[in-house]
Amino acid sequence: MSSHVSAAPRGTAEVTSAIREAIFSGVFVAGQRLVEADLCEQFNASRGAVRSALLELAGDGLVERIAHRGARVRSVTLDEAIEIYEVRMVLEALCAAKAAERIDASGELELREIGERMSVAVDVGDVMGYRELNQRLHALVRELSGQGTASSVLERLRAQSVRQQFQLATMPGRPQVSLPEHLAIIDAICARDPEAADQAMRVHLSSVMDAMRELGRPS
Amino acid sequence: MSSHVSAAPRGTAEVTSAIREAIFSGVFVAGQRLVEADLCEQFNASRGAVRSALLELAGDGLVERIAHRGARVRSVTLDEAIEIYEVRMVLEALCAAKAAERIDASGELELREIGERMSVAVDVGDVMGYRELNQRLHALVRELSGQGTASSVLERLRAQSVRQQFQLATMPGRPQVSLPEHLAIIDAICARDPEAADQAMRVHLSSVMDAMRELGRPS
DNA sequence: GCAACCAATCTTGTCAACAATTCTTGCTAC
DNA sequence: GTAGCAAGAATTGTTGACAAGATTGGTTGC
Repeated sequence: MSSHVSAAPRGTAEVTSAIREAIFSGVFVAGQRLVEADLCEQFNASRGAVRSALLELAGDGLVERIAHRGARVRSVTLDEAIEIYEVRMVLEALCAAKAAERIDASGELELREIGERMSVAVDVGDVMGYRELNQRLHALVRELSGQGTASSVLERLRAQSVRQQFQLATMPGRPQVSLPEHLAIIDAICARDPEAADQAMRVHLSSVMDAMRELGRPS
Repeated sequence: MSSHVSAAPRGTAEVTSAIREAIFSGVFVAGQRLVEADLCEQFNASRGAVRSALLELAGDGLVERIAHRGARVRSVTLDEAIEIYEVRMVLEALCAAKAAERIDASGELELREIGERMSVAVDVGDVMGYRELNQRLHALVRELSGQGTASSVLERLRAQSVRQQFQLATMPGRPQVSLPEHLAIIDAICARDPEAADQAMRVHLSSVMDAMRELGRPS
């Protein structure tokens, strides 16, 4: 019974990120109960810190809290994941269009570089590297859009569906499908064409949603 | 110095809604500092309750919290308000399209009734009644869409820009402009035409954004 | 006269004990 | 054998005191 994951963190901030990381990395599975006292022992923190952390994570939609009944890791069903992706689709499309309007030379350079590295990653078969680049691409588009509100909402939604994303990335043959979609997004933004960027992003996320449905309902 | 707004609330939940209400109703103006001790006295609650409330409200984006420097009512600039409305536009358009796909006879009845009552309110010049119906219409569209994720995000965004909304509603001649837009949304959804519903909602919120720019920069 | 420094004060962050609530388990009555 | 009930255990919600950090005003040295 020596499951002391860590012995260092003490403050609220440390505990928050520790629990968040534990959820992302799969140490805490979906639906698992998060008892405050247990978390205190695991992370070597006081209850106040754990409590604040859970409150914040509940605000981020990562854990569910019911009054007098405790907190648990929020489990997103396939239907909810699709809902999340529908929202992400329209928001990321908005960001792509805005990015196409505002992009400058240095941003274009960054986009192109990610595109080339993605192509290489697919050629080599570097799944994890591609996954990393995928996240960086979407983050860069958000940043280039200058749309802070959309960015923060998207950041939260991404955290909620991080589990599905992971499953998807490891799906064999998936990178080969999504690479041209990603390149189309990059091309449209660099061409300063908001309409095309909007459309390319929608096509990409539609494709992701289709793959997710496939994965959730294996024939 | 007898500014005891209330003497009843004691628990976290009560304090949270009390502060939220105070922000909505303008008792706490934008940028105002929210000192925990003061709130304790005003709402007759303990610091723990106030603290949790501020944490939750920070998650909702209503107050800003800086470490060791306290919380203040988040003030949204005109630019931020426009950002928020850009996000609302694409999300409400998504909801309108979904609603058009899923609507049934009873939903159609509800929509039509709101439309008729809106027309009456404009005829009579009942500004506050129109404002109320406006909120009910948007809420109903969200509900009919069955898109829980988009709905919750929109709910949060609405709370953040409630101040701007109020200013807008009292703008003379505004209802005359927005009424036909609202009716167009209702028509499109009842006609089961997702594309038209999406478009009608975008037109409406674009018009709202234009009016907001006008209001923020009075010639 | 000005800048840097230091102390007093205010405010938030943390903690451990206490109270309220819910869940579990074992018993009893029908 | 099952439904209802009650006592105990487990868990969360709340409270007040204490510690840490930040701001402000004055003071000192140049």
